[in-house]
Amino acid sequence: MSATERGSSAIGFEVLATAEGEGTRARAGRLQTPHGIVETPIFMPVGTNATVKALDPDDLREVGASIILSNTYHLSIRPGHERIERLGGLHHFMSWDRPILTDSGGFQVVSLGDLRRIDEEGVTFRSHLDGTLLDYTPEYAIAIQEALGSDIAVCLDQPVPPSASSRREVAEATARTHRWAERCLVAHQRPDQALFGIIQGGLEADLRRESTAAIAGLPFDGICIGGLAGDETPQQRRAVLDVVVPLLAADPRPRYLMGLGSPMDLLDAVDAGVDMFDSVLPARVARNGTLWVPDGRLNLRNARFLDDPRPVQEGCTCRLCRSFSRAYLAHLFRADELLAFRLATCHNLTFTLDFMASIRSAIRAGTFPESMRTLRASRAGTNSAESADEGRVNSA
RNA sequence: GGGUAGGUUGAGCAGGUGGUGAGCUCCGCUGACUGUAGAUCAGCCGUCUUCGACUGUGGGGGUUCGAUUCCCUCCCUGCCCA
Repeated sequence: MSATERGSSAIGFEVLATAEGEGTRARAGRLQTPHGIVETPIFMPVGTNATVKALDPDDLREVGASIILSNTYHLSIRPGHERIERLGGLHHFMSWDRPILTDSGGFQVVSLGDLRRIDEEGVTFRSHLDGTLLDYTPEYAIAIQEALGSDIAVCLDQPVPPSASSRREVAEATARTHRWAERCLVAHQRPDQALFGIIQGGLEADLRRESTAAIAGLPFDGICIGGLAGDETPQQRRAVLDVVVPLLAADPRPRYLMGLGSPMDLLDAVDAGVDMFDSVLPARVARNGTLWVPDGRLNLRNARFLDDPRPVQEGCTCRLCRSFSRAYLAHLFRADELLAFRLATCHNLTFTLDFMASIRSAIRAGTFPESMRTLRASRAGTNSAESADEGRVNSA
């Protein structure tokens, strides 16, 4: 099979509603996968090592996760994708029966920094665990993902940190990403698994256009927009999305913006027309003591919470807010108690997934840009909450 | 009572046998975190008018140009012997 022809798709995607409004391309849809239906726009919690850190599958269902992301690179070196395959595949291994998307290891090309070398054939990693040399190719990345049995596999790509790279470096990495994308398509065979291609191109509009055309021209099941989880400004991100998404306007496939997950990033990108997201941010930030609330965020390690009897977020239905006070969570963090990680992660993921749910209903109800104005003004998840919140306490 | 080892910034320590002790780890305070080498990392953590300055090695006294260091004395703590 060549890179330009493919059999029937493992997934289906339909757009159910499009926001009516000036300057918005927001849409709500439904993604059908071998392990169930995903309503979009959706946020995928990240479970790198076949676990969303600190949570079990029951917790995940409770916070409302309908699909999670797991990681090709990490699972291939530990415990090994062959082992997972022998043990019944990733879903069975981790006891998660809803959809899984596996990232290709492309991001580790960036995140592992000096532990890797890139050439046309692929990437040579030095294992972050024991230093072993690992030859990673597009074909191998696909083989791993097929062994894992995720619902959606992703091409191996070569992201480059936009702000730290020359135009030439970005252009080369992008062109290589396109060649690797074709190799992934040729290698991919599993009929019950979808394959997404990845657009790169840094912050350069013309490179992004070129990359969008190249990737959208191939028979992928979905289109990823990569390379934007770095240190660009929100304006730069929006500019890239406003270049890429209009070129996909007539394209029936889902659009997935890789690696962004702050509430404002999500809102902006949905507005720009993106359907799928993943990010480590809400979970990592939770483990480090920062809890997202509609007014902003609370750092539960701050001394002011030690005597605060209120829940983290009034009205939140998560495991944390249902039963525990800010004072209790603040205590758990100080005492280095493991429960802090679970409760905080449950809250931030509940917050994020509830946020996405409210975006979906706004789009479906035809009130999208307007009904989100409050949220936009509230700066959810940003650092402005402290003062507002504190003011209320003092005046009480 | 005798002997002995000690008393260093919230805690625990390092160092210092005459030439400016603010060094470490906890604790504490604050910030960061975006396709997870992250239950991590960074800054602050004696005082002040903070790119600097001042004070500080149990108390008091002595020797000295100069003492945390040497001498005397007192207080406190651990251990050993009576």
